[in-house]
Amino acid sequence: MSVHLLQTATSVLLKDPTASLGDVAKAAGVGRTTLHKRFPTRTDLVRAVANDALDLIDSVACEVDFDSDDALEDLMTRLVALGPRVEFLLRFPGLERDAELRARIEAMDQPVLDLITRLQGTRLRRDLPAWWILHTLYAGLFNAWEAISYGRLAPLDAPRFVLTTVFEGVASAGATDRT
Amino acid sequence: MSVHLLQTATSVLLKDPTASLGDVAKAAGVGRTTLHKRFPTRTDLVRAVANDALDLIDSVACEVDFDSDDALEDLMTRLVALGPRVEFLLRFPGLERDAELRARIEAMDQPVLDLITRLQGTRLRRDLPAWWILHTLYAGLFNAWEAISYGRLAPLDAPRFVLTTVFEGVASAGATDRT
DNA sequence: ACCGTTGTGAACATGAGTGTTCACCTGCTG
DNA sequence: CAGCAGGTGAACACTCATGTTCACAACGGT
Repeated sequence: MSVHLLQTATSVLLKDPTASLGDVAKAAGVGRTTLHKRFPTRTDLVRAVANDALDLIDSVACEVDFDSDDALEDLMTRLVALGPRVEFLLRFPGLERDAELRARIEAMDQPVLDLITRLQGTRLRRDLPAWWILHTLYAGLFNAWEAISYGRLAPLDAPRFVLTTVFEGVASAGATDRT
Repeated sequence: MSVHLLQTATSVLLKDPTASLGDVAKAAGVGRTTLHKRFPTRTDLVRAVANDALDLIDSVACEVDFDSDDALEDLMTRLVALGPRVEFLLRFPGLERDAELRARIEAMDQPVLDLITRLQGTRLRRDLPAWWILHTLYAGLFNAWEAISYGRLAPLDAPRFVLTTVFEGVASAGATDRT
């Protein structure tokens, strides 16, 4: 039941970051008092939601073989499927000001950065820094999630959209513009 | 002086979307009363900031020759240079709930969408919808602005980063992965 | 049947942001 | 000099989210 509460909080806070605790409680079908008992302060709730998202990422990240050459594609495909629960991490304002969360996010980024750096020896371009590539991946995920939530993009199309766009770009195959 | 006020408000609200009007006034070096006199309500201020950003976009968009083949590159390069003033439009939460602003943004997107659709006949891939390409462009801008504000990216590098990433992708030239 | 746990609603106090009014000061113009 | 426009700070009332407390109901285990 606590799980459902967190998920509800995620979607409510994602739709309106300024939603009151009363709104969250009502949406979850519980009393505001109950919410306060489980998460004494608003910050606690936000942190719990964020950590829930991070747990979710952890759970898929540990299924990915980071030594594989397809590790990035694999990871991205799995992340796309997670949807709103993780979108929260990229969208919620002021989340980066929580030192504890920031540390966990950075710790989670590190293996991906290492993977990118390694792949820059073979499949990824070397004229862009690894962090830029990482953020480009995130931006692709973000776009997909947003498009899905607006109903513009079919969830099953999302992985293909993200992977082709991020890896190959939006220019048609033959067109090489400015070097 | 009113111009400086809007710019200050932009940066303050961008750094912390929940900043109080008192914070904005203090940052701008004016009294809160003065702020209220110019923008009677908080909504008015936010709308003014957003419209200022839209004016800024208008001013560069009208310098771009949308019939040129390089129109997209030209537009993107100019947009990158605008920085935080426009970043506000993409970052500020709840902005899309203002019908008037949403209409103006859509009206502004339309010619770019048309341009993209036209270029899909030549330089842009046809297997992605125009709106997806548009959002990919925006995501590139967003990444650049964020990286610049964090000091990770030199402003002069930004246009190249955005254009190569968005158009050619992050995969190295030779590597063609999954179709 | 008793009791601890858990959830619930009601009520309250508090603090912050907001919008408004008013008296005062400054600088400029006629 | 008089008057006016624009800016300023102080004070006020109002709203709302928040955090806290309390008494009560439901439920399960002993």
